[in-house]
Amino acid sequence: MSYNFKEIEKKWQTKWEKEGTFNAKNDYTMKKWYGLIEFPYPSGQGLHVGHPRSYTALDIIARKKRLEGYNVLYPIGFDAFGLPAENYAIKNKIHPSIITKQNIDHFREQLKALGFSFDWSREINTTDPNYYKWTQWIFIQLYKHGLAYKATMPINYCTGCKVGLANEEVVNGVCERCGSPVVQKEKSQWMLKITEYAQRLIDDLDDIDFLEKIKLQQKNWIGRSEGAEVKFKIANSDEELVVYTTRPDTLFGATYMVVAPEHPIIEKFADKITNLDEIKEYQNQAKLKSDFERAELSKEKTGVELKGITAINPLTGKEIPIWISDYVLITYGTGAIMAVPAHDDRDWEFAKKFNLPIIEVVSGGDNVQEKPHTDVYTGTMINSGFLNGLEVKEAIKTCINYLEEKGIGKRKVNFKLRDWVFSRQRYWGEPIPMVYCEKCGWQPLDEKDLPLVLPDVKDFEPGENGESPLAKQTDWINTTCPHCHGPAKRETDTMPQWAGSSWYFLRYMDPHNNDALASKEALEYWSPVDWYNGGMEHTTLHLLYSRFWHKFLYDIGIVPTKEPYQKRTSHGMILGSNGEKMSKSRGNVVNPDDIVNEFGADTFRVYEMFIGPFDQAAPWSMDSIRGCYKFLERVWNLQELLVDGDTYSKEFEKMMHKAIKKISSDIEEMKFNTSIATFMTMINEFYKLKRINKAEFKTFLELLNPFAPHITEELYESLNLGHTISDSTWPKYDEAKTIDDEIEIPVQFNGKVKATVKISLDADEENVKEIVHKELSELLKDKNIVKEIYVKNKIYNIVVK
RNA sequence: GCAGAUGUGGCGGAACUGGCAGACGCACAGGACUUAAAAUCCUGCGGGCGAAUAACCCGUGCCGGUUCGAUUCCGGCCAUCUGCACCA
Repeated sequence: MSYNFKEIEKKWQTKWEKEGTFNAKNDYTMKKWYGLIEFPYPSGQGLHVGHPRSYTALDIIARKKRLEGYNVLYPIGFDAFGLPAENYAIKNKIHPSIITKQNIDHFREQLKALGFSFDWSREINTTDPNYYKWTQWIFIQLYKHGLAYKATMPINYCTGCKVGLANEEVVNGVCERCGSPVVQKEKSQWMLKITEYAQRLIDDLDDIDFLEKIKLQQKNWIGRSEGAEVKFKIANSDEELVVYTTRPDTLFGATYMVVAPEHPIIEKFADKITNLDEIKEYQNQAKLKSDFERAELSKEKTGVELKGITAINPLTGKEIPIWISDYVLITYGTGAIMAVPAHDDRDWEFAKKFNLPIIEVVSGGDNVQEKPHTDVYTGTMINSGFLNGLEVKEAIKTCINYLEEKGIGKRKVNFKLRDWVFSRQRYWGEPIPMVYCEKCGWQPLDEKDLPLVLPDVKDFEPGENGESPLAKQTDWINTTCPHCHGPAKRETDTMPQWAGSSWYFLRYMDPHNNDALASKEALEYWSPVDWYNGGMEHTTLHLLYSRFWHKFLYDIGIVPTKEPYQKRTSHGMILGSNGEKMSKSRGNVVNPDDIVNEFGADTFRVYEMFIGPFDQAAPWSMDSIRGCYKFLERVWNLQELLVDGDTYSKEFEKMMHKAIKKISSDIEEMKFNTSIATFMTMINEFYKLKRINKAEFKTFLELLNPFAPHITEELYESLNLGHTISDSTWPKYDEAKTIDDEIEIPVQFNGKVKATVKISLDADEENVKEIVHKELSELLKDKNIVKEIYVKNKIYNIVVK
């Protein structure tokens, strides 16, 4: 009988679906385990081979946890709002809800064909009004607690999507989604105050088990820095220019100032500035550039001096010029800097170009007129008045104290993190449940009126000037004020795609609840997510956003834990066979359906786990897939070698116990590739002796089941090894039986292996020495032994001359 | 420019806390079976010098260091990939 994967996989998938084999139980007395993968955006291209890498990995862990007796929640859903569906709708005049439904149906079918043990009864969809009702509800709570506000500010504006973008969504100067250039534009936007949580988002990383590189990346993104705000007086006026600096100790070296082109000081002193036309021209040019483009122009600094006004260095008392330049950003710090060209690359370059004075204040570098001396975390202060002779660290303290005493500066902690721009001028997103009343201002909808359903429109084109398509829906816009019941207008912007994914893991806990986003009991029981796996690309966006929302929900008493995810790991990308990212344009895309058809889901799963270290990128290889298929065929054919035996045979006993131990720990450490290597080694052994007994086969199948669930269940059933694996238990091993009592250790001369000797485990040194000298007597005959080193059970090294 | 990651055979990769470098798989070569091929099974497979399953030498991006011993630790480079907001 040959390995008919098509029939087998269909048979078991049908059975699992019918019986709800993997549905989480609502028994809140059991020990629980909640595994989470990032729910997919159902794109028109269908499932990517990258998706199943993460899903298979957590599926393996989930299946193992079930066998270990946990009540496992391993849910799935769809993050279905977003621009591709809307852009498709505009192009093809099809409602995004229709295309979204088609895509979801396709995805669901593809996912089911891979045999994941998802709890399909809890499937969610962010575009379902019963779901986004609660997304809107959370927004209203944020608003009520002062964390949502309207602000007019320079934002990134995508010339293609005609929407404002958060900085986080701008990649390489172009729109992350559509690739169009991004320019700066003034726009009134809903903002979320994630910055209020900046410190907690850093601090609480200490209590959770995220990969170090993820923590590091989040910390760097949030970017806490300690420094001071320092006031510079504008000469001949009462006005001050405030700067933020992390190095107040270098204040004596501040020979000029630079403000961002958008800085209000320009307006304020418009009548005093003598070259206003030149300044205006520079401002207009800066407006055309995004932050990124301004950053890109690092080669050549540009800027214009504000003629007619000067600032006074508060420590030297000297008048210094003020410049505008686009290398200073209005969105960070105070939008103004003091320039210390001797010790900063950018300031130095700028000073050189415009012939501004360079004064060294930290000793130890080369001639600062030749190149900047930037490595100044240590050193001694010079040319710095009362700071002279102090070490840098001491100087910072002394200087800040002085500034505070004199009232010209104060200690200040700054974050790089910025508030979250939450508005999108798009159709396919959650309507923002806010109403504007001439009398009462912005008012949230009454919670009992949620969900505010997205109106069914026919025209999805963005409105003029980047307005939302909803701005054209006059019937829908005109409403009454929830507060005074007078006439009012709805907000026409919608929420960003990140909204629905910021809390979806909570909905899985109780997905059909109509009275709350989830019941208290469900939240108490399932929180937090025990293990969340996803891509590194979500580290600073989705992962940070959802931690922020969760902390807020914790603060208002909705969720029981401070952090949403106890553990976070990440998977590497699957690349095309040429080692490049898979993309249509590169022509290296692999369709998972083709692989399932040709080799089956089990082979697909095993291959994706065998492809390489889980957290690193790996290129696709058709040849290697065939190797995995061959492996499963050999598993299938193992039944021809089956003999009776209810306990492990003497020859295989040690191997069985070692394998259980190895595979159990490999799974927990996500070292799936070496697990599979272990299976392959085992099977080679069975074939070598042309024999496997029932007990060995049973354990082998139970261990392999999480990786290749269909073939293992089929063999288990047809060979009568038990009922089904899914209701059996995870194999146990006996530590004592994993230990060899006789081991082989290498013997080295000067660190080079010359021979190996057999010794009994834990033999004492004298004993080993005796064996070594006896066995190697020929080699040692004419050697002058200087020293002998024995590392217990590891190695015997002889230093000879 | 900054930050992070990576670098081991022809290829994907393995190597627990410093202890036999190359597990496992792919590709390749030889053999068995076959009229033949495919499939399957067996054997070999880092490089150099060998007839050799002998001995020796080289070898984990490069240079140096620590150590009896370094893919692993330290210092300095180089290359590639990824991210980025010139963050003061």
